[in-house]
Amino acid sequence: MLQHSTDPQLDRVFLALADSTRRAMIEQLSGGPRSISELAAPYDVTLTAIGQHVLALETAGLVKSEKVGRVRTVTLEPKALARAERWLVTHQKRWAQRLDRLGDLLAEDDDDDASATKTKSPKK
Amino acid sequence: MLQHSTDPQLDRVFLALADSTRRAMIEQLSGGPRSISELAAPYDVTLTAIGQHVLALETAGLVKSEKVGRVRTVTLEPKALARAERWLVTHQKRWAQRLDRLGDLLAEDDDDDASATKTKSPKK
DNA sequence: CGAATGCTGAAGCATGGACTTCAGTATCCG
DNA sequence: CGGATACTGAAGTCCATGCTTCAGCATTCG
Repeated sequence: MLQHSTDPQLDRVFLALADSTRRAMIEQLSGGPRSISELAAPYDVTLTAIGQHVLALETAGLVKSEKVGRVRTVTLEPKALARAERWLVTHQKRWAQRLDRLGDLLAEDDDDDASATKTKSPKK
Repeated sequence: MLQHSTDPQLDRVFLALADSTRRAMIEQLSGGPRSISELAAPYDVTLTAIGQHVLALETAGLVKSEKVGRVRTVTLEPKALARAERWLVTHQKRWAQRLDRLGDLLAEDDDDDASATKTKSPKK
């Protein structure tokens, strides 16, 4: 069981979201497409830095971008975010359930778990 | 006005999730509390490494842990995940909306795929 | 008691991330 | 044309992560 998923794409999505600047950029972009300069405006960093953030978001699949003339326009891409969201919702549900039943389980001892945390397992 | 949220706690949550080992550990934990050794079992890393992952998860608020005797037991903590989920849901909704309207804008503005008779009113 | 178990702390190392500066290139504007 | 604009690439710094080994310290068991 315990499938170790090892999903590098999901890694990238969460990593991209783990930065407040990039999250803020996403918020900006939810108002519509923006150029690199427009994205850079609110922050006190160089254009280069913002370009690198865009690359991170693009690698994660969270945005796409296209250059027309000398301006690169960045647009949100909903699919990758949906995947991250699905992971979260699934797992949160799963363990909210568990916490729910915890109330009941506290009365008696639990048994739905194969590795038997309560018993000493000297198998090794 | 575009306010830059700068939320270090949320940073930590997403960063913690940006690692497949830690996500897999969370999956394990959704089956119930586990000791450090039990968490380590499926992976080919040292106990120390797993201890560090647990610390990362704990810093993010995703788990809590308590040591009884010589065994540290790790348990899921749903609240932090709910926060991450809320961020995702909010933003995904926001821009799904936008993409929705985008379809309409394309249809009336520059339409080569007028095949779909978009008679819906997207304003809400 | 002594040995095994379960973890923890300190240190070190390799890699990658976030940022910078500097030097371009391509485009647009007057 | 010439200059401003909008990026882009290369390189370099700095710090955080993820991992290791090794040593140590309680705790539990025979």
